[in-house]
This record gives sequence, structure tokens and C-alpha cells, in this order.
Amino acid sequence: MNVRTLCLGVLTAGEASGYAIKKEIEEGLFSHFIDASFGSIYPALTQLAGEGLVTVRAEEQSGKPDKKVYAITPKGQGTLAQAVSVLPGRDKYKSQFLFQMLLQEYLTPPVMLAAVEKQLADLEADHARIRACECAEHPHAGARFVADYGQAVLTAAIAVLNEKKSELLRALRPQAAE
Amino acid sequence: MNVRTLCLGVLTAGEASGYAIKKEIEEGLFSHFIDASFGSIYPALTQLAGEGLVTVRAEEQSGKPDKKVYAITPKGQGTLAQAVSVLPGRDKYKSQFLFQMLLQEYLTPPVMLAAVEKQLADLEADHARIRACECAEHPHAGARFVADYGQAVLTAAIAVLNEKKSELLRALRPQAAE
DNA sequence: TGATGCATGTAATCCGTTACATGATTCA
DNA sequence: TGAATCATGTAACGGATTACATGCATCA
Repeated sequence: MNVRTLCLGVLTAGEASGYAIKKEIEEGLFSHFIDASFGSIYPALTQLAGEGLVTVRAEEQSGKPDKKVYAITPKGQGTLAQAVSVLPGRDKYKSQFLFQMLLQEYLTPPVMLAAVEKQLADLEADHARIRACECAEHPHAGARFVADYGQAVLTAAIAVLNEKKSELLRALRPQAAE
Repeated sequence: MNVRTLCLGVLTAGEASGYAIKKEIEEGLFSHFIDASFGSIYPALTQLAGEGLVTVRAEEQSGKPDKKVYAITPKGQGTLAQAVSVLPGRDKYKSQFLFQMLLQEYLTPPVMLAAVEKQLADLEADHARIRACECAEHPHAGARFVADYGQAVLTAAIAVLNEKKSELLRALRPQAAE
């Protein structure tokens, strides 16, 4: 899955500038399972336009620099449909956090607690973001699917982490309680 | 998190060759949240040895080429402890599958079903792999933590996916049932 | 006989991130 | 005044994957 296909995917929801596409990737449902920076989005868009998979239209703006608004073409939709119909590659999950937890014998308890709390905060932020997308509009089947999947996974992760955190706190101050 | 630190982490469980390290990364608990190929492991190990973070010992073998067995040094343990004590960066999750599902309007039902089934198979394989690690030995706290976390997340993912799959099948053949 | 496992290594290549460059507006 | 948002783009750099090179043993 490259940035070109990603841009085509975002553009199926309507025309947008490179800047808006990045925002959508960061704040929309895509954020749960994809990343992309300006350094890859802008060149991808230029390429896509060169191949006729998207159209460009310059929009003048007072003050701000001109906005380039991209829209997907029928040819682009064809290319996207093709790309998306390939059996998907395996999910890739990289977690520094779990690496730390696996090697927790090399950690001091406060450092470990801080890591757990950061992870919890990250997961909850992700969870909230997905919820926000759900309220936005009564969504189509695709959005429903991704939101349900993400929600389920994050809820489970948050639950275990909270348990682990309690265990950790209990171990740290056993003198407390009743 | 780079491959160098990863190698140090694997070596805390005991000495190993580059080949064995890759196997451990693929089959052990690491596999749930990290990837690495020979092309990055071998150079990393050479580098590590040059810096005195690991020792090397050549082991002769009849038939097969010599094995280079690496072991972590105290200095290496210090470096690892330091690397692991930094507040972890955010988890990175990339999923072609969820991208497809989000754009399912561009998919034919059979293609979508195939994708769901592949994902289900991948998740179940991952789940089984973690279970296998648990049985291996009564594990230390770190392994417990990662196994519990992985198990919880995967169980949740499998549950939603099975639901989604049923929905999909119901939609595909509504004429069936009672 | 052909695939798979053991075993190590290098080079080309890809894909993306980070940092830099530019600049107006708005909000605190 | 300084940060954040809007807005686009390029170049350097990094990190890892893929493919290639080599070679024996074992199992089907």
C-alpha cells in the first residue's frame, strides 16, 4: 500500500487539496491504520495528475497561497478498484511499548509505569478519534466496518492495560489498601 | 526502535546466531510487534560486535558453514537498559486490510469475503503463535505481559471479524436460512 | 529430483521521513 | 509577540527490504 493509492482512496470521498488530504489521514478513520507525511503526499499527487488518475484545479485564495484542489477521475477509480482488489498483505504492527514490556526486567518501576500510562493515553486518544468519526455522519458500510474493528481492538487493549496498571500499582505500594 | 536494539533484546534470553535470532523474532513473542530480515540483522550484529556490546564465537559445524554465536556483554546490557528506558514512541499499525474494508464499495462481494477470510486466518495464526510461546515455559513477567496483551487484542479482533463475516454471508445468500 | 532448513553475507533499490524554504492570517 | 493554521514544495538522509550469491544435508 503506497501513498499514491492512499491519496486515491481519500479522494473518493470528494475533492481535496494535499493539505486537506493529510488532515483527513490524520484525523479521519485512516489514522487508525495508516500514516503519511507531506513529503510523500505532494509528490504522489503530482505523479497521479501526470497519469490522468486525478485532475487538478487551482483555487485562488486571498492571503494564503493558491490551493490545488484534486479530484479523482474515472481512470483513477479504475486503478484504485484494481489496487484494492488484490488479496491484502499481512498487517504490520510495530510497538516499542511491547518491546519495553517484554524486557521490563531492565526497567525501573516508575519508568515502566510511565510507559504504561503513555500507552494508555495513546490508545484512548485513538479510541476517541474513532468515536468522533462515527458521530460525524451516519456512515457508509466501509466506515462502519473500520470503526467497529478499531473500537473492538482498542477497547480490549485498554482493558488489559488498565488491569496491568492496577497490578503494577498494587506491587508498588502493597502497604496501602484497607 | 532499530534492529541493533532488537538484537540485544533477543540476546538477553541467551546466546544465539544471526540465523537463530531471526527465527526467534519470527516465531517468538517478538513476532507480534516487530519484524526484521537477514539484510538488517547481520550488519547490525557485526556493528554490535565492533562496539563491544556483544561477543562473537565461531562454532564449527560438519557440513553446514560455521556458525557465529553472539552473546550480550555487560556493556551491551547497559546500552539496552538505556535504550529501553526512553518513553516509547507511538505504536505503528499499518493495515492494507482495513484500507480495503474502508473502500469496500470498490470490491466485489467474493473479493471482500476472501480478504476477510485471509485476515481471519492471519489473526488466528498470530493467536496460535502466542499461545505456543506461553506453553513453552512458565514465563517471566515480561512474556506474561506481552502474551496477555496480544491475546486480548487478537481475541477481540477475531470476534468482530467473525461477526462481520456472518453479516456478509447473510447478505450474500439471504435465500438460505430456515 | 526438488523443496526446505541451516548458515552468512552484500549490494541495489525502494519508500518514506525529516528538515528546510516561504509566507500570510488569526488567535491568545 | 509568538504559536498555530493554512498551503506547497524539494532535497538530503535513513532504514529496511529484496534480491542475489553460495553450499551442504535432509526429507518427500
